[in-house]
Order: sequence, then C-alpha cells, then structure tokens
Amino acid sequence: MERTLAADLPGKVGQRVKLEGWVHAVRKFGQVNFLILRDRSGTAQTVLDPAALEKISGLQAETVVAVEGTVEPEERATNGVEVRDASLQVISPVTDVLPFEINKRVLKPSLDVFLNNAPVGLRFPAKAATFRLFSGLLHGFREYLSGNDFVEIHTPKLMGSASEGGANVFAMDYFGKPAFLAQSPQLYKQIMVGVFERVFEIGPAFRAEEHYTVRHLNEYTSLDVEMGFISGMDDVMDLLVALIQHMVTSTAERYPREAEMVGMTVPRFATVPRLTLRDAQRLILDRYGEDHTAEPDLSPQDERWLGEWASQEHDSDFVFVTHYPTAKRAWYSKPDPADPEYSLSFDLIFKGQELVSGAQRINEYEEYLRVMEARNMNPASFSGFLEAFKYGMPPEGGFAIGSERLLMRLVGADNIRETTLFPRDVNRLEP
RNA sequence: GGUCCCGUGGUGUAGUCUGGUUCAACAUGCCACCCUGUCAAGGUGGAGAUCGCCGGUUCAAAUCCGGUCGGGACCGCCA
Repeated sequence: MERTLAADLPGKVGQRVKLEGWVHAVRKFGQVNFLILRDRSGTAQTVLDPAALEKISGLQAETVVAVEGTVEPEERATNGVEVRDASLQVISPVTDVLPFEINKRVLKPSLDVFLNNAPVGLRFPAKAATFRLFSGLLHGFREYLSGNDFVEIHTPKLMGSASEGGANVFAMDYFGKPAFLAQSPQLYKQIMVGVFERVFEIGPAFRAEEHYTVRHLNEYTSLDVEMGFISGMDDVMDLLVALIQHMVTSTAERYPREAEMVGMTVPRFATVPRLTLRDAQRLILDRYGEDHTAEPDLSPQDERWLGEWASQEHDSDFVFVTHYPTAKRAWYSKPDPADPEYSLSFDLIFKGQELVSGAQRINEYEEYLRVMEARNMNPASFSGFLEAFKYGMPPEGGFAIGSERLLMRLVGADNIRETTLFPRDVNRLEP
C-alpha cells in the first residue's frame, strides 16, 4: 500500500491507509492504547490493538514503524482524525533509552547536552521546525535574487592567500603548500560582478577567531550579494531591506505551522532608519548618556541601544549605521569622496545585533594599488582579483548576511548555537 | 586573549553561604502493575548518583580551601 503522510489524514476519512514514521509517544490505557506516530509532515494518532501493542513491547520511542488502519473522524483526537483497527510492523527497532525526552512540550537539556546529542535532539518538533524555517529563508533568498537577475555562484573555500588579511584564518596543508580556508567569498564575488553584474552565494565562511560569545561561530553560512552599476550605497541598502523582507515574509507564508511552533514573528520594516556612525554615537550620548563619540566602532551595548531606539522611535526592528572610519573597515571599502576619513560602508542592526555588513567597493584599479601600498599588502598576492578591475569594473557594492544570526533573532534564540544545526566553536568540533 | 559564574541518578533542578540523622531530595524518563479517550495522560510500586576529577583542612566534606578538566555569560572581534 502507498504511504500516507500524517498531515494528509483528514482528507482520507473512511479510507484504509499506511503510515510510516517514528514512534513519538505511546499512551497505554489497558483497553485503548494510542501510538503517536511522527513523520516529516507532523504527528498522527493511531489506536493499537493488543497484538500491535505487543510488537513494540520492549522497544523505545523513536522506533521506526509502519501502521496500517482505517481513518476515522474523532473529535477527541488532535487533528480531528485517528487511525483505527491498526496493524503494526516494526521497520527499525530502538532498544536504547533516549538521552533525553523529545516528545514533551518543552526541551529540557542544557545547550551543551543537547548539542552533544544533536542527531536525536534535532528531531524535537520545534527544533526541526526551526531548521525548516532556515531552509525557507534560504529559499526566499534565492527566489528574490534570482527574480531580480542575480546569478548564483559558488566560489572556492580553499585559498592560496588570506583575502581579508588579518590573522584569523585557518591555515592548512595543501599538497605540501600553505593554504587557508576562505573567510568569505568577498574577492570572488567582486570579480564576478565583472561577468554577471549581479551575483549571490550561499556558502560557508571560516573564521579562526577565538571568540566566546552567543553570536559567533568559527564556521557559519554567509549569504553574500554583490551588484554592479549602482548609483550609490543606498541602492545596495534598498536591495538588502527588500531582500530580507521577502525572505522573512515568504518563509512565514511557506511554513506557517513551523513559524507558529517556534514563535517566529515577521519583524517590523516600516521605515528602516539610516544614520551615520557619528550621528548614532551622538544619539547614544543624548539618549543614554554614554559618550562613545570618539570610538571607531559600535560596542554590543551600543547596538542594543540603537535597536531600542529604532524600535521605539521608528517602529522598526532594523537600523542602518553607515560611514564607518575608512581605517577600520576592510581595505576594499570605498572611502567617501566627500570625506575620505569615512567609508561608504554600512552595518544593518537587527533587534540590537549586527546582522549584515556591506559597502560600496573601490572599483578603480589604480586606487586598489594605492590602498594596497598604504596597507603594506602585496599586489602580487591579489593578481587575480586585480585583473578584474584592470579590465573595467563599474561602481559596485554588496553585503553579507549572517544567516544563523537572522534565524536567531527571528525565533528569539539566546544563543546562535541554537539556530545552527551542528555548530563549530572554539571547543566544539563534534558532532 | 581578559573578567566573572556553574559542575548533584539518563535529563532538569533543590541542598553548598551557616560542614554532622529533612543530606542525598524533587520532577521527568526507564522497569512492573492498574486504568476505554489520552494528547506534558493519571495512579501505585521499583531500579538508578561513591554529588566532574585529584589533593588538602577537619573527629566529620556534595558543603570549606587549592589544583585540574568540562560547561556557561560578558568584553575584545565580527556575520
């Protein structure tokens, strides 16, 4: 018999069906016994007779079973239907007790215990829902950009030189030669603007920084976008807002059940305020009484304050901060012609946390040579990158979204490890 | 890299300050039995922890001290 999914039972009342899935829970009452079966679509209640019950005797939750029975309307069942007169077949028995319960309303174990047992812990319905939403966000990302003439690319993660400079790169041996794991697709996506004008990439980024925070990973999934023929940085920021809006709203529409399950709400976009770093710092001084006006960057506390301000004064969960000091930003960021001390760069803060970093880039070959000399970089190490600019590059810019951070804020998680399937941090490399 | 906090049955916690017959407890899970409507099922009973590890103080240590290992939070840094 063909398999029926749990979610499709209401449309099959009166029919004989076969369900296949995991034993989510068993509730025994002596004369009437329920088995809650879980598959990819959800859960279904089945009523087992003594013979069927006997087959799972001694077996634990998560045993994989097939259940055949008749779909009957039943007000007392959660979905309004249940499967009766069920016969049962064990497909894959489980004899070991689970490390912790995954069929309760809430998940009990600490984050560390959960992550140590992620292969089974991720089956907890709200956990699975979280990562289904992640899939929805990526789908929305692709959908929006593809619909706007962007081309998806995949660039190498094995690098012969460190693109961003700095010491936070993972070094490795590549057939006897030194190599590095890519910190970002930055240089390649800029090169590809010369080919497609508009490109995007979903891929891993590796950072060897020993950060001990709730919002950093040593490997994360970066959502990179780069576009040419821009008239200014605002074009890039406009795209970014529209993109995130589509990602979130389409995900909420695609997976309403999951969104409800984890309490994901669509953030407020009304008007995303844009202010320069210096104006932001003056605002913090005025509103919160802390003088950070000489700092080259925002502190996490500053970001929280700005998030609060945007929420209260602009009804927005987002706020752009622009024009960071040129010396503080990556070398390919374009200095503001009106004031070269500051760059045409921006960060997008989402609910008080940095989510996106972007900029208009330098697009003139000669200027790259000047910048590299000023920063003591060797142009020979970037000959491939420079070639793209030597042979004609329009004004261009782009950004990178931290995908796990987006999900983290959307579902209200306290730690980015909760919205990463198998997180990699300073002391976690397994599972 | 800096600062601070926490390690108690499978899981989550109480007990630690004020050391000793409320000191090994509670909830959940597991096992057995009861129950014809549960959906965090309920009831009765049972098994399960030398209180992370090593050392010290003391008549006596889960409890105080030191070290070590593991975990967490904040800062730096960033997405």
